[in-house]
Amino acid sequence: MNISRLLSNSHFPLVPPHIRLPLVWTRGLAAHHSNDLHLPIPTEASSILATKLVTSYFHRGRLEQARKLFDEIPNRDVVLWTAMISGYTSRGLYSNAWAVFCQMTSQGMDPNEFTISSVLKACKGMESCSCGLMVHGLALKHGLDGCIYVENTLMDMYATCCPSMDDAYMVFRHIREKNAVSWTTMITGYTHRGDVYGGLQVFRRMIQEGVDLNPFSCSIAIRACASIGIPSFGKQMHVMVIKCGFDFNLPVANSLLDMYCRCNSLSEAKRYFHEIPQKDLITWNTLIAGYEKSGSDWSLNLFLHMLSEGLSPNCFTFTSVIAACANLALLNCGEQIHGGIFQRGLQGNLPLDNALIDMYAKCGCVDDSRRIFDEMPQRDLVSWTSMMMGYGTHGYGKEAIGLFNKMLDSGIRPDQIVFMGVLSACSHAGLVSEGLNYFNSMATNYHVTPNQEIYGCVVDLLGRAGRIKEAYQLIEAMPFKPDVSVWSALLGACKAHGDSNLGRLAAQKILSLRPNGADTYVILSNIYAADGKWGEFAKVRKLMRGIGCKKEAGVSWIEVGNQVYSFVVGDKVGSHIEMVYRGLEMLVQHMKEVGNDLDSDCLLHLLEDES
DNA sequence: GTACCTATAC
Repeated sequence: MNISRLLSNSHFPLVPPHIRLPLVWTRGLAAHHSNDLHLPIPTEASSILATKLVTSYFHRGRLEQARKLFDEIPNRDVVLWTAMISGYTSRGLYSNAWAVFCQMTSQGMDPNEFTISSVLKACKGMESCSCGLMVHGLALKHGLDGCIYVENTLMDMYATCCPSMDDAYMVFRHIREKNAVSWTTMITGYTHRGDVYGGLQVFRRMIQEGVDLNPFSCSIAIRACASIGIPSFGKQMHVMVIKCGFDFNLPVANSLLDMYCRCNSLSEAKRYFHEIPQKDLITWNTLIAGYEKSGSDWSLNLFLHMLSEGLSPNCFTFTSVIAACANLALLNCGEQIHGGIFQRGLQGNLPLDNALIDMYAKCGCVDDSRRIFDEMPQRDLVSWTSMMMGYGTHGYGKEAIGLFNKMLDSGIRPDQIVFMGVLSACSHAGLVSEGLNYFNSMATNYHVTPNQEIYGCVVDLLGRAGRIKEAYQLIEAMPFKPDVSVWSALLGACKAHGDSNLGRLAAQKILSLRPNGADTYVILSNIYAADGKWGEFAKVRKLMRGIGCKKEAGVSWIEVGNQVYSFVVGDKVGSHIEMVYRGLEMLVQHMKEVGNDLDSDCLLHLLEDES
């Protein structure tokens, strides 16, 4: 590179026209670029140029050139050192930034407030509280701790790297003139570590002290309200945001929309969605995800609407709509969307691949799930768990166990959800002793403490195998008060194996925890019916009518061609009903042929309205 | 010539 050409290049506006370069320096820089070393003698002007060059190199990602130039300059001043530290920090190379800082101090160069804030950002990036503490000490020694930049970065470093917010709060308390950054840093410090109420308290104090709000602090606070799930908090935020005039700032609007979805106020979400004048992809994705989580097939309608508006879906969109297909068991639709994912080259996105595994498994195509699983460039705990769950629900217990062992070999540590996957797979495949072995070794071998849901899985494991008394003993020996899921597992087992005594007990426990649970009454009455206790059966049904609880009709649906047909028990309406009954007859015939015992009780309820 | 927080969707 020719330095004079460089300086005359209008695309390189680094050197102001009033700076005249010393000849020797120009020669030196030229030598730098031609690898012919003649070190320049720096002057103040040349130091400014060097700093500008270093900053520009970092900005354009030419890190090696920045380093080479820096290394060749003999008497670097503090600004140049700082440019180097901040350059590395801006590129995420925090250890390099730290190394330059150490080199600088060891050479006796004193830092200024710019250096301290830059290197503190590197400490934050390294998540090193000890390095941060050293820098804090140095800042105090040089009297730089009163600068707002230093105070804000100190706070951020402590908030990110320390186990508690105490140190960050200490710095915050001592800031005389807090600015918007100080407040935002404090709020995100709390919310990023999951202390939502802590963050909201700081936000409230910000309002009380009359600090000007900005869209950033508002969207963070709205997110906090969404994660609490209390609609009244969110409503207050909405009112406040309107007062500030931020209600149609897109990130603020999107976080409000998300808040309504997470607070289960879907109608509010829908209304607000239509009010937002200019929507972006995130706006659409947020509402699609909201509908999907609530189990509504409107997520798919909205997806089509979005496409018709000419928007291009991304990984977030596809993850939601694939999840919708999974939960509605719409294989045909899921496959078409998978085609769209392929077309756009989005396969390989981790959450999306995980959703695809789940979708194919829930649509009955566990082999396709496995294919996706095998082709994934990377896998996380969710990938392994989804695949195991897929195997489990299809009765492939051995495959699930094989996968669990493979997961351990790959160095991933299991959590409670993985154990739920393995245990439920064992349960569905009748692998009782294997399941019990896993349960008994969870805490000792894998340091995972069983929770209520795990106990529920083991009760289910024993119960399905007909070992109902042992299941009950396990419930009695549980280290915590059994919840509805545990008793429900026992009740299910009692229904399957006709144990009306324990069934009554389980039902009573469930009703004491969740009164008016119509499904519990129905199962209990069915247990009595199967046991021939018709008097008890009648009593339960009468009790149900007396308290006015009515079981919601269970809806089934089937996808034929491009159409989804839904039907309820005893359905006689609709042109497709005849086809449904014909399908049912075919299934019954097939079950007889393969030697499956028909549960006559079950069949009876398929044909008659039980509610 | 060098510095702080910065939000929303899986």
